[in-house]
Amino acid sequence: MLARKIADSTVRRLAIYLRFLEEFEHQGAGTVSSEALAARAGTTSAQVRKDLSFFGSFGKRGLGYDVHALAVQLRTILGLTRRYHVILVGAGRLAGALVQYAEFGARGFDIVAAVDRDPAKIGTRWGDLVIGNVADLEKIVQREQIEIAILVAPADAAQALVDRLVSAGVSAILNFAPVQLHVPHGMDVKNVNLAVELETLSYALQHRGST
Amino acid sequence: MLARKIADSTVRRLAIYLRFLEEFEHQGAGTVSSEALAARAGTTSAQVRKDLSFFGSFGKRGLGYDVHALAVQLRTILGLTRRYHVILVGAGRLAGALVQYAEFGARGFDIVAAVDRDPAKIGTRWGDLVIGNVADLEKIVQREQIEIAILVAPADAAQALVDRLVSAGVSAILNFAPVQLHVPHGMDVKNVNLAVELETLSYALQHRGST
DNA sequence: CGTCGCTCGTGAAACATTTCACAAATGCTT
DNA sequence: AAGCATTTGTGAAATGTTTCACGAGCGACG
Repeated sequence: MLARKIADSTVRRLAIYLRFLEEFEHQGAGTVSSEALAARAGTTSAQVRKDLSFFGSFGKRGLGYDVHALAVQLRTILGLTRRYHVILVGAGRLAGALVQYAEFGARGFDIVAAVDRDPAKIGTRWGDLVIGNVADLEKIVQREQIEIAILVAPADAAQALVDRLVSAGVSAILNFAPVQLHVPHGMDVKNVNLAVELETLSYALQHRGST
Repeated sequence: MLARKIADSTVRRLAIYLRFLEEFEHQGAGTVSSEALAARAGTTSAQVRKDLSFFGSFGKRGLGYDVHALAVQLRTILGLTRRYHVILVGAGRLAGALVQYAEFGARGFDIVAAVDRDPAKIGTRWGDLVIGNVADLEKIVQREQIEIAILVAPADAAQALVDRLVSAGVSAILNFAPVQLHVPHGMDVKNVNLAVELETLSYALQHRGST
């Protein structure tokens, strides 16, 4: 499906466009121009059109895009027409925050399991979710048919957990641990490091003065 | 200070190199090659050398880089030789997780204040931190000499809060709200959207099969 | 039914980033 | 002190991404 390699930056923007399309849809707008979408998303109209053009031509010249139809297209492109089972590996504070994160559910990502190695946490509940024992990781992944793991475990445990997740059949990992994970070819890993984000800000603060 | 515009991707990698340098330093390594750093950081040796070369030449040919000296250089480049006062705007679960996030403190980012609009939260404590009233935002920013704000508030409140943060004198914002913020020229905003990260994973899952 | 104003879709140009490849410098060994 | 094995620093080439600019299609309106 679709031979060309699409840039990560493009995929990211598509996800952002979808957000604003849903907002427009909610407000009852029937159509939207690339210009209007760009203004909302903080980019340019040419960029919007180019991004979309990789996947087809969804607009009407002179008119713009049908808000609802484009939203449907973007959901299809992004793989959001079905739901995904997600596991939280690690049950610390950040995991607790992510469980509550309504946007995940709204987008089709269901957190159906969480595990930890701390006996004090195992068995406790977060809403409907009972925290499982990390020793049962493989069993849980298979029972719950989990495709995506969110790794919120300490750095030193991360790689071993990833190896187990991979062999248990998980296909994609969102990694919050500050380490470079090694996975077999074909697996998808996305790293998020909040401290690095702050550091790019402090870099920017420092390199001012020639404003 | 330094005329050229450095790519965001470069700055990010520098922050990552610094992590691994500190790890090497901890292990007692005296020097490290671009090759070794690259292996750890998941990039190439040429990339490491190029990234560093924008800022000077820190290595010794035939030998590599002095681990400690390079770490010092990177901290200087990234603006991590001093501490920053940070405010959490919004005191939900995610904010609660960030307060605990040890890496922020280790990197020089001190969360010295948090505010919310919910009267039930105002006055409660998170460790040493007393949650303030968002009505006092400007007062708190000035009293605590805050430079960086982490915005973890609902999307509909985000822009108004940003306007107030800007006029109160905050210089940089890490934004978790899924909206495009408008700020005066010269302000730095970095957006983090965890749902978008998951969506790039579902995109990748969908676009497989020709492996 | 022809013209007008608008906006898409898209090659081509401009710009940015990464990779390559190699001369130059360094320490070690003999 | 010369030769050798390394590894840096960096222009140049290759690759990737964004912006430009304009032909083509669409609906509205007289």
